[in-house]
Amino acid sequence: MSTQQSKEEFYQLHAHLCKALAHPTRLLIIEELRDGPRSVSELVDLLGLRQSNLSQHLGVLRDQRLVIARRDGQATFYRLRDPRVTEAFDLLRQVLRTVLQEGERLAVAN
Amino acid sequence: MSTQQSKEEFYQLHAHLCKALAHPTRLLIIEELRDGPRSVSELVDLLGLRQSNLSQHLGVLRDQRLVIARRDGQATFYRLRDPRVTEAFDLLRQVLRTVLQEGERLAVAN
DNA sequence: GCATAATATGCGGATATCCGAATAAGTCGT
DNA sequence: ACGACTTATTCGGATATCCGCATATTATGC
Repeated sequence: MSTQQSKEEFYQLHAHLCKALAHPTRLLIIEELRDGPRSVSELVDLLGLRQSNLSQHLGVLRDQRLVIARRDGQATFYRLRDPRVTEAFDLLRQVLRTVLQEGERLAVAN
Repeated sequence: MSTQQSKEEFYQLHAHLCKALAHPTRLLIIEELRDGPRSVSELVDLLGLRQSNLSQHLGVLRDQRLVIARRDGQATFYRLRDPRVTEAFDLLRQVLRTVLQEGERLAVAN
């Protein structure tokens, strides 16, 4: 590991990354950002969320460096940091489709 | 969507999939299963976990169809269901390495 | 400077996750 | 059928997440 980092710490960070992706709203945010940057208010309109709630979710993505915030005037624009995140996103979506096509219903219970 | 499924439901399922990946122990399990199936007791030894705890984590992965359990005698062997899961796993790991290399320390706080 | 707009943060209650301990359930050998 | 072995499940307490509401912060125009 380039920077001094134990195996446990690394898996912990990896899990945090996954956790940041583990919410429907945050996945929808990532989906919206695929085609380019969006301001917070645009995302509020597109997703129909409370401003504070959206801002909290953006904070989670920001903390994990999944998105980058750039301030332009009084608006803040968010964009995806790394295209590999959406690649991983798509791979999991394919897996999910496969599972669903095989007729297995996944437990949505939580 | 092939099976009747709303956008919200689909993103919910996708989030559940990510949530199943969002724990260091479960990531370690997936890592161990890369090279082939392992029995529960092998995993207990390899990972140094309590049997009940490991079994719970395996249950989470099983519920999301990320792993498949096959019973052989009195042992149960687990294997990865879909290689695309490890592909996604690796992509995120690369993203994480990139972020760390740029000297940004991620919030481990949780 | 002040009012307004855009975004972020703190608080509190509801819900979910995690772990260890104890127990249940399935399998094998005899 | 019984005892030993392997794996799964249940329970309860500690901790974390999520959301709405209220409030703080930062930028702009006048």
